[in-house]
Amino acid sequence: MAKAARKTGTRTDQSNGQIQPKTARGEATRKAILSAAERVIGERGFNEASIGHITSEAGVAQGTFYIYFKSKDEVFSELVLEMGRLVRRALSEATQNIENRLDAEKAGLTAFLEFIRAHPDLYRIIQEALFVDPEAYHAYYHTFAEGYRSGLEAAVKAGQIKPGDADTRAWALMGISRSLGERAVIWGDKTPVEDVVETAHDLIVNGLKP
Amino acid sequence: MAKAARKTGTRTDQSNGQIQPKTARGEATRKAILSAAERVIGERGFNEASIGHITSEAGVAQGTFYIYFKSKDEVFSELVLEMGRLVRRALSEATQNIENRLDAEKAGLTAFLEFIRAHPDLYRIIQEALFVDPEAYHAYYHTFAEGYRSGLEAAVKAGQIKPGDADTRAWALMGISRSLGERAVIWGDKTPVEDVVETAHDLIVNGLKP
DNA sequence: TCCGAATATGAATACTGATTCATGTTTCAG
DNA sequence: CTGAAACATGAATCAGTATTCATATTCGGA
Repeated sequence: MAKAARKTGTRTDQSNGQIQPKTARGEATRKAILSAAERVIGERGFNEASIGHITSEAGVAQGTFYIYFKSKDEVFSELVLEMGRLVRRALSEATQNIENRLDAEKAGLTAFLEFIRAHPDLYRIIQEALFVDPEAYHAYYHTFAEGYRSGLEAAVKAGQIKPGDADTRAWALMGISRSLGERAVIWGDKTPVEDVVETAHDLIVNGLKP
Repeated sequence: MAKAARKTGTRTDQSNGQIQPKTARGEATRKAILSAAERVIGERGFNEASIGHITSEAGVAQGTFYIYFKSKDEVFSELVLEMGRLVRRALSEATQNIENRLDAEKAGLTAFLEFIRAHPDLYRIIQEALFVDPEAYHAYYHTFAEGYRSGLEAAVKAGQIKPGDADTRAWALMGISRSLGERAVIWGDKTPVEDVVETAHDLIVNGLKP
């Protein structure tokens, strides 16, 4: 892997490395390929998903793929990045003007579960990133963890939650969301989001103690 | 994938599909290959790990691999199964004669984190099973979830914890362990197991409420 | 209207790596 | 001892598939 083949015809690859279309037609084709890649890779997994599968799903020729992406790895990375952006946006919108941390926790969990049910492919893509693109995987989780951690620290200072190691708590709470998301998306659990959130939120707020 | 090639020379593949060595020498070779596979696949991931890598790590010729395993997929499955057995054993031993659920929770989390720090390769193998061997992945998590669920239900009946949806709680708690395990194994977090457990257990027992 | 840039095509290339196989070597029951 | 079963070898096969490339086609601005 990592052949770093240069060529790129005329289109300039930007500072970020992406190959930018110059026209609306190109833009549309690029989007079609990216979206096809999301579906195909999400379903079959990175290794079983061939460029041929992706381009035929997108309705373009095989070579067209390389007009917009430098390699198979690159589309994948881009999908991971996009997933991160989308989830973060969903979460921040959902918790925007909630002052109390415990309420924000609830709204965040709800938003996360709803998002993930709406984008099951993206969940698998993130998981696979641990193997295909470890850096992107790292960035994805650590970005969340960091935001979570600082939020928890602020809440402790504000007296909204009791003191405790914010980093460990952040990972524990992320784990709850992730696991409940997986139960729904991968295992097809049909428990209504509301009910799941109620149970989980009670656990997070009050613990199991009788 | 799934070529289902038959051949197997003389050795009979048992009902479970495994190819059993007939002599001590064979037994030793088989173990060497399995253990090499664990290291190599754990490090490089399933797709980057070639049969050549595995056999050379094991110190045998490439063809020898196929004396003991029908395919690359098969070693992988076996590793996942073995991982499941090992973790379950570690957990059940750790919680064996602890009557109180909340204490058992703590001992279980400790045992899990210690186990996983001792077998980092196995953690990655389970994760990758979602793509390489979904059935094994399913079995792994659902076996845990089921045990967890029934334990929680019993604890509710015994009045050791407050009532609540046991299945959702089971997945949430598994998520906590998994995430904290990942933080340690994948991200190299050095927080002592004891401290992690203390924070997490307090969260599980008492929640975040001030 | 016309031309160069952009976009599109799909066959050809190139390489990787799982699996097989023909051929030894070792073991052990009788 | 001895021959057949087990075990071991590593070179050859064989298929898949990422990437390239020579060749069209389309489009937007002058």
